[in-house]
Amino acid sequence: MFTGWSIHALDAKGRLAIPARFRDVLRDEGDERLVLTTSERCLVAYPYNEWRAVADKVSRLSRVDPKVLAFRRYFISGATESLCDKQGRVLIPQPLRELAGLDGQVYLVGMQHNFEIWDKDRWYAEREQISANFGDLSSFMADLGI
Amino acid sequence: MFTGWSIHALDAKGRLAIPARFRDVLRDEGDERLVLTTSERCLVAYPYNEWRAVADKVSRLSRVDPKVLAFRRYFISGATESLCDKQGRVLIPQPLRELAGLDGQVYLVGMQHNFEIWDKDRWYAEREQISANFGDLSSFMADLGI
DNA sequence: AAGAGTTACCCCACAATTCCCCACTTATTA
DNA sequence: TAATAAGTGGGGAATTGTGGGGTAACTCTT
Repeated sequence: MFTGWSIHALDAKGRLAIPARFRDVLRDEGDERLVLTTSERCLVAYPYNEWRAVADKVSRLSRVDPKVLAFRRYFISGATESLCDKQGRVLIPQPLRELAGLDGQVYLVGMQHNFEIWDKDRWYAEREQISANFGDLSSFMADLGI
Repeated sequence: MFTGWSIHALDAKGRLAIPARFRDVLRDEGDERLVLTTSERCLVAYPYNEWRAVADKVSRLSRVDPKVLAFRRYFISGATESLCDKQGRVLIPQPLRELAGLDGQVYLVGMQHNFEIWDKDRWYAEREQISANFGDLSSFMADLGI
C-alpha cells in the first residue's frame, strides 16, 4: 500500500524522485514499472498491473460512443509507462507536467492502491476545498459504515 | 496501443511530427500507413488496417439513409491516407488543418486503438467540457474502480 | 499550350530532449 | 561518528523533433 506524503523537487530536466518506500512497494510486487496518468488537477501513478487491468477493460469498449470517448480522453489517454532510473526518479512528460502545474515543490501522496502527484499549492488548495465540504463527507462516510 | 500525450509544433509547411512511440506501434504492426480523418473538434489518426475495418463496415450500410449519409460525410469522407517522411512527419492536408484549427502547438493524444490530433486550446477546452459533465461518466468509473 | 505560382516531397543540418552515467549532499541508522 | 541509504544536480551520448533548401509535380491564368 502506498501511504504517506513526500515532498520532492522536480529538477530542471523534469525528473521526479519517487520515495524509497513507494519503490519498495513496486519491487515487492515484482514489477517496477509505473504508469503515470492524468486526473483532474493532479497526476496519478499506478503500478503497471493495476493500470493494465483498467486499460484493458476500457480498450474493449466502443470506439465511437461519445461517453466512452470522453472517458478515454480524460482518464486513459495520458497514460505513460515509465521506469525509475538508477537514482529512483521518473521523467514526467512535459504535457503532464503542464497539466498538473508541476514546478519546484511537488507532493507525492499515498492513496493506498496508487499515489498522486500534486503541485504543492494545488495540494493545499485541494485540502481547503475538501475541508470546506467536510460535512457532506462525514455523512457519506457514515453511510458507508465508517 | 497508442497512449500518452505529446506536444509538437505544426511547421510552416503544415507538417506534424508523429511521436516516435506512436511510429513504433505502427512499425510493430508491420504497416506504417496512417489514415487521417475528421472528428468533432479534432482529427483522428488510424493505423491503416484499423481504419479499413471501420470503413468496410460503413461501406456496407445504406446509400440513401440520411443518418448514414450524415455519418459518412462527417467521419468518413475526409479520410486521407498518408505516410511519414524520413523525419517521422506527416503532412496534414490544408482542409483538415483548417477544420481542426491547428496552428502552432498541437497535442497528440493516444486513444488506445488510434490517436487524436488537437489544437492546444481546443484540447484544454475539451477537458473542461468533459469535467463539467462528469456525471455522465460516473458509471464507467464505478465499473472500473477508479 | 506556356509560364508563373503553388504545393508536395525528398534531403540535410541543427536544436532540443531523453537516457544513462557518475558525483555530491543530506538523512538515517548502527 | 562512521557507514549506509536517499535525494539532487549535472555531463555527455544518443535519440527525437524542427527548420529550411531544392527539385519535381501540379494548378491556374493568360
